[in-house]
Amino acid sequence: MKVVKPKNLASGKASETADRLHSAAIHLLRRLRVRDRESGIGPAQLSALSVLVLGGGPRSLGELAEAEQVRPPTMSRIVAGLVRAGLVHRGKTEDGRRVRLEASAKGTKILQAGRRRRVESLAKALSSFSEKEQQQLGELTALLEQVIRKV
Amino acid sequence: MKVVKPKNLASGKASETADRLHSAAIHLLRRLRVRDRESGIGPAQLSALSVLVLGGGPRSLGELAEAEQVRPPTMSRIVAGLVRAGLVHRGKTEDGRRVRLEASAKGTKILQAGRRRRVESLAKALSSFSEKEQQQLGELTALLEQVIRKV
DNA sequence: GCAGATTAGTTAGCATAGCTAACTAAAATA
DNA sequence: TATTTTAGTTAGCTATGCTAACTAATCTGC
Repeated sequence: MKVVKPKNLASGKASETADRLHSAAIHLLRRLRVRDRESGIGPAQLSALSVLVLGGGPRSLGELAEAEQVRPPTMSRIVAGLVRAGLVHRGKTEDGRRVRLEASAKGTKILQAGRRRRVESLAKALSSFSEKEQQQLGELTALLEQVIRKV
Repeated sequence: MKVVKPKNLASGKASETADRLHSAAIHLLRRLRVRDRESGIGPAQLSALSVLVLGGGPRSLGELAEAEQVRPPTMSRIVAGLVRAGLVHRGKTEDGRRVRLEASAKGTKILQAGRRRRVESLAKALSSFSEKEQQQLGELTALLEQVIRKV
């Protein structure tokens, strides 16, 4: 997308980079989402499942909501869908109010298959670039990861 | 948390970068989304509006759907919301089937206000990086934009 | 030990946003 | 002119976001 340079903002350069990064992230995920549909599971469910599978074990609903930056009622419904589909098990904890959410074997399998598809698509797009450009993209990603931690 | 991820020898460097980019895009959007909510306009409407404001003038509905990677009925409803809110004007073209969609003054203003908020968040995160790193991020975003077009 | 406050999660109800199928209207074509 | 193609809308489904209001469990103060 072409970006018009602002004259009324304090930092034109940072502003432009922010907008372009934001837009790039939106469009990247929008394209990869096409592959996600093959899993037959919605994007929010997929993302929540990824926290349970890749995030290092079981969580409570509140922790999952926090990790996904959504409100508890939203996560409650997302989890309900995952449990209904047999992708997540719901267990009890010592604290009777909390639930223990854990990915099932089926959930883990589906998540990893979907992840593989997304990475395949993106890796294929990456592979048409030169060795140097891929190296630069790796650098960009590393920088981006650092930036994100500070947002 | 420092990421110390062993290289996946089976999938190679492109896959590793792909995986990290994918994850970075998810986490970036998750954080910026919070600020976007302050605009009182949904994410799809905001993104479509940005194409009209920053993308160099009026478009047809089909062009907008293409740019946003959604189906025409989806864009039809997104645009209906924008028109209802007075953020976009709907005009006629020589081709009676096509509509001419253009951001209104109000729409332009709202988009730029949201842009300012994102810049606040992201510029703050960027401020702890060196000039050189910031420069690098800006330049390499262009490369990312090229990659996305190939996904 | 029990009343009230706090905390975790759910339910209800609303809006946005994605899709396909089926429709209308205009333009292009045979 | 009749048919086909193209642009957009409408209808109806699902998923995902929110707040408000609820239930149930735990914690606190006395």
